[in-house]
Formats: sequence, C-alpha cells, structure tokens
Amino acid sequence: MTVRLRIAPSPTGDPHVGTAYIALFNLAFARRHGGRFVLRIEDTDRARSTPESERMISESLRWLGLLWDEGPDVGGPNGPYRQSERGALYRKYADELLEKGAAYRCFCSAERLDQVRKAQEAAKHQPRYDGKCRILPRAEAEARVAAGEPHVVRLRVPEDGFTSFADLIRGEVRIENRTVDDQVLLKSDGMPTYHLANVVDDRLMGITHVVRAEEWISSTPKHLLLYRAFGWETPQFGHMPLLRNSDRTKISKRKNPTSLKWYEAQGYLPEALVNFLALQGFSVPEGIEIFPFSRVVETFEFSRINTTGPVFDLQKLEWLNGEYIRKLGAEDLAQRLLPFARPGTSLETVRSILPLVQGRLKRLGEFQELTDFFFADRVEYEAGLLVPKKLEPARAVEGLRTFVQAYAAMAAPVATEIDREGRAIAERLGWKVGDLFMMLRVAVTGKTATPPLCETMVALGKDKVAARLDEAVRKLDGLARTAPSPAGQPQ
RNA sequence: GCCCCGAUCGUCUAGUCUGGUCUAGGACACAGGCUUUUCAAGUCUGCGACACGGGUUCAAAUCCCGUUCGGGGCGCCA
Repeated sequence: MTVRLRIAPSPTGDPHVGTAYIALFNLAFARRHGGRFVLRIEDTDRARSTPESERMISESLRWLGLLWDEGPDVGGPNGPYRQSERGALYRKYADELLEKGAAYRCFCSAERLDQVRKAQEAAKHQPRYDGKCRILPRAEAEARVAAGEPHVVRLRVPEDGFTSFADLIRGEVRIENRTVDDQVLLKSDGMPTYHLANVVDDRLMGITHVVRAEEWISSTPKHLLLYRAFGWETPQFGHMPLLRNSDRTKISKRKNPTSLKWYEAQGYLPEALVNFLALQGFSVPEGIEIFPFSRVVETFEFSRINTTGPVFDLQKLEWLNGEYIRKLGAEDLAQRLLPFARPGTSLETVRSILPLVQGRLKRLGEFQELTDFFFADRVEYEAGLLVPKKLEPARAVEGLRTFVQAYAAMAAPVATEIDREGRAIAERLGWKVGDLFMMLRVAVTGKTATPPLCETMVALGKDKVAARLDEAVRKLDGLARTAPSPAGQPQ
C-alpha cells in the first residue's frame, strides 16, 4: 500500500511558517516511500477563511518547492480539495453518527455555553460541555429539529475508559476519556468543525499517516473515537514539536516573523529556508547542517525527529542564507537579485556589481543598502568622516588632492593601478595605507564599510569617482577653514 | 484548575532505542588571534550543557520512579 500524507492549512491569514514546517516533513516521508502528498484546504470557518489567503498559501508552498500531487488547483481523484465544497458530505456522515448514537444534537445557545464555561472557570474546573442535551430523547430532538430550532451535533464521548495511540514520534500516548469534551462536530450553520471534516476527509482521501503539530495531541482521542464510531481503520499519527518564540512559547507573529511572505520579501532563499526548517527538530546522519531537501527525503525517519520544541533562531537562518547566497552561480544570483534592486535597474548593472557584494550579502534584501552609492547621483556623509584619526583637516585635504591628481592622470584606471598609486601616495605622505583608503572610501561611497575600494571605484566609473573626490575636497576645505584645530573631530 | 507532551552549551543539535569507546562532539551566536585598505568571508583559539533527587547496574546523558521547570490543549477556530 502506498503512503498518502497531506498538509491541511486553514486559509485564514498570511501563509504561516509552521505550515511550511509541517508540510516539509509530510512531503519528505511521502517521497521517501514513493507515496503521495495532498494539499487540502480547511476552510470550514466561513467567517475567517479567504480566497486571498488560500492563494498566498499555495504560492508560498510552491515558492519553497514543497509541491503537492493532489490539491484544489492541480486536481486529483479525491477532490474536491476544499472543505467548503464538500459540505453535503459531512452532513451525511454526521447523520450516520446520530443514527449510531455516537453523536447527539445539542440545542444549547451560545449564551448558555458561555455562562457554563465562565462558571466552570470561576470554580477552577476544566471548562467543558456539561452534557445537558446528551440525555435528550431522540424523538424530542428530532421534533425540535423539524420545528427549525438551531442546533449543533456533538460527539458522544464515553464517560470512562481511555483512548490511546502509538504516536510515530513520541510512542504511546494515553488519555482518559473523562477528560475529553463532547466536541461539536457540526456547527449550527451546517458546516463541520475541524474534527469531523478532518477525519472524514482523511478517510476519503486515503491518508495513511497524519503528521501534524503537537497542539493536536489532545484532540487525537476525539478523532480516534470518530474513526472507531464509523468502523474505519485509523491512520497512524505523528505529532511534530511546535516551533517556538525565543521565550519558548508557541511561535506567534507578535514575537517572531511567521509569514512566509515576509521571508520571501526579506530575500531569504527558498532552499535556505527549507534547509533551516529541516534543521528544526531534524538532523541528517552525517551531522552536516547544509543539505538540500532531497537529503531530507533520503534520510527521513520519524526516529530522527526531536521531540523538544525548537526555538526559531533568525540569526542562524541568516547565516545559512548567506551560505546559500555565496554558493549561487553569478547568473542565478543576478536573476534573483533583480527584483530586489531599485526599480529600473538592468540585469547588466546587477551583474556588474554582483562580484563586489556576493560575499557580503546575507539576504537579497540587503542589496539596495549595500549598493546604494552605485546608483545615487551624489553621496551624503559627515565631512568629519573624511579626516583620518590624529590628522588635521588641512593635512587631510592635502593628501586627498595628491590622490585626485594621480587619479586624474590615469587614462583608464584598473584596480591594481589604483591600489599601487594609493599605497605609493600614502608612503610618500607618511600616512597609514588604511587611513588614505578610508578617506577615499568615504569620499566615494559615503560609507565606512564597503566592498573593496579599488574594485568599487572601477565599477563606479571614472567620472562619478572624480566628481565625488572633488566634492570631498570641497568638504574638507570647508572643514579646514571652520575648524583649523584641533583636528579630526567630526562636529 | 484538569489532561497531555517535553527537558544535553544562550540557540539548533549529535549521542538516548541497542548503558561502557562521552574528561559529552558539531553548528549558530559571542570573545580573542591571524589575514586584511574598511566590512564581510576564511582560518585558529576560547567561553559554554547532560534540570534536580532517588533507584537499577561493575558501569547511567543513555533504563525506571519522583520532583522541578518549560510548553501545549481544554472554542459552533483550525
């Protein structure tokens, strides 16, 4: 029998990094065993589900390369893959449960339930349905339904005994039935809740392994009870650890970026993000940290999944991303960088300055601020930055003029030539080479941290460099006039 | 409050199943050195953990129990 796994996101907002995390391992297991991977949209919450959210989820999973064999957009033999399009189905199965006595109709109002819950909470008891409608005679219930009274359908959970299952990741889990609530299966709007829809669809879609987040452990008995009530064989369950904020609470957008769109916009590479996510709770036997998704597929075992919830460490992601960027081919990088360059920038331009920044980029999104001086007409900076430490502005401008002259004399300056001249001048003036180069760096780029200066000057072109050097001379002159001494103090 | 899950450096982890090779290995981060025109990158070094207590055993990070701590769940959300 071939394995079938699924990812079942709810389209209620931005595509979540946790969705990708869970999808990744479902996909890996499916591929490892030559099985199928299904995308199912759980849009039974009419108030919160949006087509826009569904679109973004598909987009983001595709962006990451976590592709599904069956789903709402690609079709498949078990559709429809959107729960909102399967409504009649769930009602049929709810009827079956009612028929079998495994579920019952509940007419309690939201207000009453609210009151009950508040009272329980005040008494420090576990909030749960008090069972008022559980004992309603079938005939009375049917009469009230016929009269059009709004109601829900609830699962009739046994009052004693326990439900247990062998978790693929954690081993035996056993929960007392008395702690399980009579869960609503069908809402008063006729839509199923997650619990019903999930079980019915997993069954109908032939899902063999349910790999989902840890937060579902306590609802698993409800699902097991449903399978049992229907007389269905149960799939295997595996509960992944939860991604965490740095305070170890469940990852949330208040404390950590969670939208996959954010990671894309920041310029994280999809393959790096996937690699990073795989590192959260999983490791390959070789112990290396940089590996492609194919390596996850080849080595995936549930026993290699850690049970502790990993703290999502952006710093490490950043490092990994930088590693991936450095390994990218120049043409590939140029293509990926283009959308991050300022509008109107040509691919040729990106290509030409790429070698200067490739090793300095941790995110594609850093490209602009790293290279803004290439595109600006003029650069802005404090004149004081031009003055080497322990040097007076008047002396500084002297050195700068010397270089300007030498530079002007170069017909078509190349990096080695600029470097040679710079060093020679520094020596003649008795300056540290670094002091002169830093002054030039500020003059040419407006920054104190840049790609290698000589190469940068070549890439910038002689005209631009000359103009910026002249501007720097003017700034230094001004400084020398207003602050003859003590020197080198930026105002 | 009740139920469940978990516990190795600050963080991600290897080792745990199948006890000895672990004076616990790697990576990120951090600190320092080297390299160097700056910043990165690279390289070397340093810092740094088996939560605690019992038990089993010749031997425990590893098995068992308890405690503590952390997390999750307890919706007509998923």
